[in-house]
Amino acid sequence: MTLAFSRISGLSSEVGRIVTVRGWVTTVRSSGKVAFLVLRDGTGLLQCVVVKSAVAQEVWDRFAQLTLESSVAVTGEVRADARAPGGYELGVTDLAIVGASPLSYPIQPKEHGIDFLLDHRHLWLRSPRQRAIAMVRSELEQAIHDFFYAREFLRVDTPILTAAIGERSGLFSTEYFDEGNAFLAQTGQLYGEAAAAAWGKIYTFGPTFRAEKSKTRRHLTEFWMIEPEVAWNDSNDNMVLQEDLVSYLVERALERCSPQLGELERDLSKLEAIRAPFYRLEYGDAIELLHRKGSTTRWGEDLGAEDESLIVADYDRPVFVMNYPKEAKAFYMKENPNDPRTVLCDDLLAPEGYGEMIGGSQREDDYDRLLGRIVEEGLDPAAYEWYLDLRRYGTFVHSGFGIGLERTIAWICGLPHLREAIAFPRMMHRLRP
RNA sequence: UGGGGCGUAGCUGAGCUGGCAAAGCGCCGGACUGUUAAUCCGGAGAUCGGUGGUUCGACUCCACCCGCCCCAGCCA
Repeated sequence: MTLAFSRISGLSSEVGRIVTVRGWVTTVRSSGKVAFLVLRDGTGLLQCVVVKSAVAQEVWDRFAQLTLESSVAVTGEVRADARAPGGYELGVTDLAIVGASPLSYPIQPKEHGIDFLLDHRHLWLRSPRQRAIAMVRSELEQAIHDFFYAREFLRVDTPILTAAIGERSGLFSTEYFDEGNAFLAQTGQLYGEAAAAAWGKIYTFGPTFRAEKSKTRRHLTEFWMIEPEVAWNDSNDNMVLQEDLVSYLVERALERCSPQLGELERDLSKLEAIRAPFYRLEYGDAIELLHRKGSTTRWGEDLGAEDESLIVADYDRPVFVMNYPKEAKAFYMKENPNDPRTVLCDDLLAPEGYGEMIGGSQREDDYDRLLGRIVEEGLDPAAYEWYLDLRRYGTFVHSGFGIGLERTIAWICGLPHLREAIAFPRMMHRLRP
């Protein structure tokens, strides 16, 4: 194309110039001899004004044919006008229809049911709200990379197709040549530990899969997880890294995504309160706190969603609950030397009832203890031979955690459900679009 | 997988002590030279999720099936 096209977000610096903008028709309003069309190009919305007496008859006729979500190229003069949303508008001189859209476009600027919207997710993405969420997501992903890059972490990509290792809950399986079944990864952690022994400070960033039949607002079957693993970090170092990361992400969102958070009507004062250090609560103390608040959860049990809300209710920042009983946690967590009934781990609970955002732990670095735990859990030691090698050949203190990207996004954006935090959510009853 | 709820026009949604299926948005036709989810007038559009049953008569009551939502467990 030889013609230059302008993007809506940059028009404030093109006042007085004749430009052409390409995009999609979002709304059309006519009042006889003056008509308005709102154009969306992905960078913003632009009101275009068509005055019948100021344009050629064919342009006016073309405007009359416009339907919602038709793609168009609109030419006109950029001008500042207080009546225009955003303060700038286009005085149309020419209009070309690129791709007409039939009248059946299903999404209207009004309330829709969630099932309908998810069935039309590919079109729902065009809404201002979904764009705002996507922009926050993209910013947070970039922020995560920046955070680790600045600390000289190596990014490591771990396999998605794996043999049966990792955690216990549901696995998606697929045929894998003569090797039997492969499973979609539920975590990259064990590979991350191998990488940490090789390269020191690493993190993974990728999709993970859980075939859990859970239908809650806090679960997806496919979600993105970031898993740092750090050689020589103990459990306390691990928590410091977590609170540094989380407070950095919030700070970054406040700094660079305030228009998007505004679109989402997020209460910013809640986010402005997020500063490291976060509160730390021993599991046993958490249980006592819960008993004072009427919970019947007993020592040894994992905390339920209601328990998490009760704990978080008293605080304006995320809360670490640390050192859970062994039986409530995974086999690879290191026994707590101060209380062998427990392991050195932490869950980071997000404020406002958003639940568990991070799960982390110091890893068991003693060969015999780790093997013992594998056997206790009824796992096949042969499958963990390579993992045990990491303790056999120069074992090392190390810790890491997994942070759920969608949960973090949902919390920072104030979304009621994880399904909006990713472009095409995968849930138990949702495989398409 | 357990508990609760819902399914009525393209969308949202009232009707459900059984008696001719509201309304708004969208769409179509008309009016309007500054609209902001424009407004005003007129119009079309519904085998009431499916199958069977009770009844003179079922959107309404019953049974089964299908789909979805919320909560819980599992976890990030």
